Amino acid sequence: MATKTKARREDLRLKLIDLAEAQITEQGLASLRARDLAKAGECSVGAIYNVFTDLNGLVLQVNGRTFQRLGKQVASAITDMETAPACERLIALSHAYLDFAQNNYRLWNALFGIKMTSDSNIPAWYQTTLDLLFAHISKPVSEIFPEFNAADTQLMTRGLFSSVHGVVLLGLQQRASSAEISRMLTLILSNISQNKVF
Amino acid sequence: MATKTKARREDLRLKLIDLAEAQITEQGLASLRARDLAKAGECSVGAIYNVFTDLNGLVLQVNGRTFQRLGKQVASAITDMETAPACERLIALSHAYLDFAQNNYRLWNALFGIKMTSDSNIPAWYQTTLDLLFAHISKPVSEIFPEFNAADTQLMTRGLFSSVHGVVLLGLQQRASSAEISRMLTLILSNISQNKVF
DNA sequence: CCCCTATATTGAACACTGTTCACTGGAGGC
DNA sequence: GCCTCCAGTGAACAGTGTTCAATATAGGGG
Repeated sequence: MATKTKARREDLRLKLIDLAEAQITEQGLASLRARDLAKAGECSVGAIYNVFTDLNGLVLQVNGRTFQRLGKQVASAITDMETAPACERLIALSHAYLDFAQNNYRLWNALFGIKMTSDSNIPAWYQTTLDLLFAHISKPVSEIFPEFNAADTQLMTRGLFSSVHGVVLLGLQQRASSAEISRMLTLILSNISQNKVF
Repeated sequence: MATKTKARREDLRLKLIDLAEAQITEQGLASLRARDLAKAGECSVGAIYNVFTDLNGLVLQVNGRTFQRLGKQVASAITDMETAPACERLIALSHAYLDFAQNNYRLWNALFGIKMTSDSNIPAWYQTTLDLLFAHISKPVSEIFPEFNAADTQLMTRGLFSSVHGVVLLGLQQRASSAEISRMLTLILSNISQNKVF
């Protein structure tokens, strides 16, 4: 029956995602090669294209995993912090983001290294996970700025996320030390909250 | 004589930089092709490699031009603003950065799209221009935070630059409107300066 | 249990990259 | 005008991702 074929395909699918994830982790996105993948997965090059539309599709699956791990890890940084000041929660979130990016540098970089041609196919999980992240930021933001209207709250939330992303991105790219990047995040976020932490 | 050869090479060099710049402006960095360049420049593919070490070297020259224009344009945003509050100068700088990125989107993107293999060859002008940008930011920062020591001033400067970069990068990538990105920058910078502008 | 057909898998071939280097043509000294 | 020598050439090379005619296999019907 067709189940056997389907099961084999699903096995291959998972195996290829695992292999691609390992390869990106060890050598970076740019090192991913269809022929190497086929050899490591003990299948033909063509088989990859039976299971994914193209290599980008495979990377998208890896990114899905990465992004979900990122979401969970950042979220877990503020569990048991409900009572902490909003400013401290923001800082904890940003440091969790930094930690993840540092400990998963190549996978994290692959999130943004994908070719975004034919923009329509940005997967749903991307926006979903991002929205979840934004929700975590949005809460402290509305506590710090209760006078903001909805639009400004959303813009400040997106802006702060982008800020933290920028600091981490450029910081890691220029090989700044963990302490320096950490300090930059703290300086910015604590001053935005008008609640200086020196 | 050798002067003639040298002059011809120099002409070709400039012509190729112009052509590459035009191509990136119109179709983006990913569309740059050695053969197309040779055809447009009325030379052989090999001639390109007589004048540049490789295509990356050519792109580096284009990026040099772009980065210098960026530096000038951002700097000019705060000439005649010496008397303005530091916060407003920061916002003006960030908006100038946004304007440049918007009006030169593909060239600006090419600044970060270059392959950074063999990291040693990051050109001197890169750090020089960046230092100049940092100097412009550093001045308002030390006015707003006179109590900061030198290390923190530098970290806040780099942090704010990275923040603005992040907001512009993600903003333009997600096709946010100019007004939204502008507002995000204003919200963040005016609150950091504890000098709200609503 | 054994065909037989529809479907899945294969990997050589294709289209396209950047880069090289043995050749060639012409510039410039004698 | 001849003869070096060297700059310019572009066909060839080494790698990519992707395809698709050929092959192998699955699994239902006799």
